[in-house]
Amino acid sequence: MKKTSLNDIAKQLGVSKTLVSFVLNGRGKEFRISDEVCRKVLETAKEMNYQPNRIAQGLRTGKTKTIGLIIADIANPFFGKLGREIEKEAARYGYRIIFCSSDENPEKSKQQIAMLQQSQVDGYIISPTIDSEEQIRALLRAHLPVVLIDRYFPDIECSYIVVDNLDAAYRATTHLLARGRKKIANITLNLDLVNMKERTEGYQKALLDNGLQVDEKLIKILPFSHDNTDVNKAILELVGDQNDRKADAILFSTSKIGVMGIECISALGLRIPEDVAVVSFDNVDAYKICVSPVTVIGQPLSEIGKKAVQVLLNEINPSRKNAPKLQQIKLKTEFIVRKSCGA
Amino acid sequence: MKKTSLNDIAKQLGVSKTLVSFVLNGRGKEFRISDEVCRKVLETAKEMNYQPNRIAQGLRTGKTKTIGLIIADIANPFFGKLGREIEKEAARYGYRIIFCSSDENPEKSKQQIAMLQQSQVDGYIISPTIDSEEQIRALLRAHLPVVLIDRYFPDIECSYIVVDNLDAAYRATTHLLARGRKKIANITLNLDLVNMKERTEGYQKALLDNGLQVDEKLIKILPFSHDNTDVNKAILELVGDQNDRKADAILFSTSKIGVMGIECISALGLRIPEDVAVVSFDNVDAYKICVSPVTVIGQPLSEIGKKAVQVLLNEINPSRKNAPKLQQIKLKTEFIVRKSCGA
DNA sequence: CTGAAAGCGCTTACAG
DNA sequence: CTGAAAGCGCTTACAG
Repeated sequence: MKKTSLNDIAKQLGVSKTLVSFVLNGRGKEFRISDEVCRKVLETAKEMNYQPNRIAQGLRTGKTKTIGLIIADIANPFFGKLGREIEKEAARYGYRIIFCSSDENPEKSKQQIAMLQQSQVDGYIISPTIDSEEQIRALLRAHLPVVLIDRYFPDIECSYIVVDNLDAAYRATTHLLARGRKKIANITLNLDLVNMKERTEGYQKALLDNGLQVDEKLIKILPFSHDNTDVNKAILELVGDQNDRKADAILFSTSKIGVMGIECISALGLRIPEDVAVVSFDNVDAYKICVSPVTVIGQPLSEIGKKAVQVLLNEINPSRKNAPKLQQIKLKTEFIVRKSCGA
Repeated sequence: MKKTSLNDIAKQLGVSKTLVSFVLNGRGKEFRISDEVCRKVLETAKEMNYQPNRIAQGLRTGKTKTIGLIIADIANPFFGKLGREIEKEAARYGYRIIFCSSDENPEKSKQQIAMLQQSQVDGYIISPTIDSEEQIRALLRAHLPVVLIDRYFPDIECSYIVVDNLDAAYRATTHLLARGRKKIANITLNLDLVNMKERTEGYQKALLDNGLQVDEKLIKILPFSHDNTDVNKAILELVGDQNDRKADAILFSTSKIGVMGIECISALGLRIPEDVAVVSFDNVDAYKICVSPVTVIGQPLSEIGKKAVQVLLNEINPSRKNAPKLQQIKLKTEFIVRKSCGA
C-alpha cells in the first residue's frame, strides 16, 4: 500500500500533475480549470487518500510550516503550559512545533538551533539561555525569523514577548512589606539572565523605596543546575537558625525554586506564613493545594504564547498587512493573593 | 548570505558533489577517497558553515529522523515529564520530536496523525485517545512504526509501554484498607480508556478480596473535559455532607483530578487524612508540598520514555540486532507513602 | 577512486 | 485552459 502521490492522481485521471497541484491547492479557479475537472480531482484525491508530502513541498517552496521551539525544560510546568499555548496557536495557522529543552545550557541550545536550522524550520521561538547572544545574532544575520520569550537581550534588536518583571517583583515585595515583614529574602537564579536580574532589581527597589537597606546576604543566587541540595542550603541559611532567623519572608524568583523551597521549609517544621511568609513567581498548580496556598505572580501564559506565534508569523510572512517587523512586547503580570503572606 | 549546499562545496573544491556527500557522511574510507581530499572537504564544509538540508535528505532517503508524539496535554505535568524523557532519549539517536496535544479528543488526534503523516515522520509515539483504534490500525496497516504509551488497545497488535495499573490501584486500595478506611471512593475518567479501567478494576478487586462490597455510588466517572466544576461536584457528593459522609478515603485515578480534588477538599474545610484519606496516581510536584503530602503511585517516567523510543527505533530500523518486532511492556509502579492516608 | 545522472514529490515559471 | 520541464538539495546505483 504505497502512498499516493500527485502523479498517481494525475495518471488515474489522465491529466497533468500540474493541474492536480493547482486544484489541490485551491487555485483551480485562478487557472480557470473547469468545475467538472476540479470536482473529479478532489474526489479522486479523497478516494486514494492522498496526503501531500510536506517534505517535498518544503524542499520546493522553502517553507516547512514548522516552528522550532526552545525552552528550558518542557517538564517544568511553566514552560509546559507556555508550550501548550504556543502549540495551540501555531496549529490554528497550520504550523507544527519541534520542541527542544535546553536545560539553560548554551551548548545544548547551540546544537538545537543547528538541528532546527537543518530541519529548515520557518521560524524560531526561543527562551534564550545565558551566553547565547551570539546564537541569536547568527540567526538574525541569516534573516531567520525569531522571537524571544520570557527573556531577551537588551543589546540585540530582536522581537520578544516578556513580562514586566521589575514591576511584578516590586509589587510582591511591597505586599510583603505591607504585612509587616522586614527581613525579606530573595532566592533566584544566575542574574546574568535578564528576567532574573529584573526580578531582583524590583525586589531591591521596593526595599529602598520603603527606606530599607538591601542586605546582600538575603539574596541567594542559585546555579541553573540547581536541585534540592542547593535550595535546601539557601533555605537553611535564611531560616534554619531558630534563635536567629535571618529572614521572615522569601520571594522565590521561579516556581521551581519555590516548590523545592517550600518543601524544605515544611521539612524544617516551620509554618507559612507564621514563621516565614512566601511569595513566588508563576501560578503553578502546586501552589493552589500547598500547605499554605501561595500568593503568586501569575504570568499571562496564554497571551505570551499567542503573541509569540503571531509576531513570528508576521515575520515569516511579511506580506500580511499592518505587520510591523520588530515587536518588543512587555506584558503585565497578575498578582494573586492567597494565604502565604498572612493578613 | 545564502545557505551553502553540497554543490557549493563541490564547486569550491572542483570535485563532484557525490564525493562531497560521501565524505560528509563518513563514508570516505568506504569509497577509498584519499585522506587529503577528505580533510579538505571537511575543512571547507566547516569554513562555509555547511548545514545539511535534512528536508532534502528526507525526501531522497525517505527518512526524516523525526518522531511524532501525541499525548493528551503537554501542559499536564505527567505528560510534560514523559515528553521530556522521550525528547532526551530521541536526541541521543539524532531524532527530533514534533509534539501534539490531543486533549483526549479523537477528532484532534486524527488530524494530528494526518499532519504527522504528511510531515513524513519516521515513527509515532502515541498515548491514544478513546475511540482512536481505527486511527492506530490505519497506521499499522500502512506499516508505519508506532508504539503506544500509557494506554493500549487489547485488540490491536501494537507495541506499547504501559504500567501495571491493576496492581498499582490494588496496592493503593489495600493500603487504605490497612489504615482502617472502609468507605473508599474512586474518582476516575471515562472507563473506556484501558488504563482508567484497569485502575478501577484494581480498586474493586482489592475491596472484594478484603470482603467488602463495591459500591457504585463511590465510583465517580468524570468526562475527559473535566474541570473544577466536575471535580467539585464529585467531591461534594462524596464528602460534602457533614452528617453523612459517604466516603472516608479517595483514590484519584489521575493527578489532574487529584490536585483539583484536594483543592476542593481544603475549600470545604476538611482535613486530610483525618476527615478523608487520599491516594493518587502520579507523583507530581504539587503532592510534595501539599497541605498533607500525598501518598502516590509513581510511574517510572524515565523508563517509559526511554523504552518507548528504543522500541520505536527498533521498528524504524529493524536491521539492528536482537530487535524483536512487537514489544508489549508492562512496567511496575512505585508506591510512595507520605502522610495523606494517616498512620 | 571519482563523476554524471536519475529521482525523491512537489511547485511554478514558461509555452502553446 | 493545460502540459512539459526545470529545479529545490540531497543520495545512490551505475559507469568508467
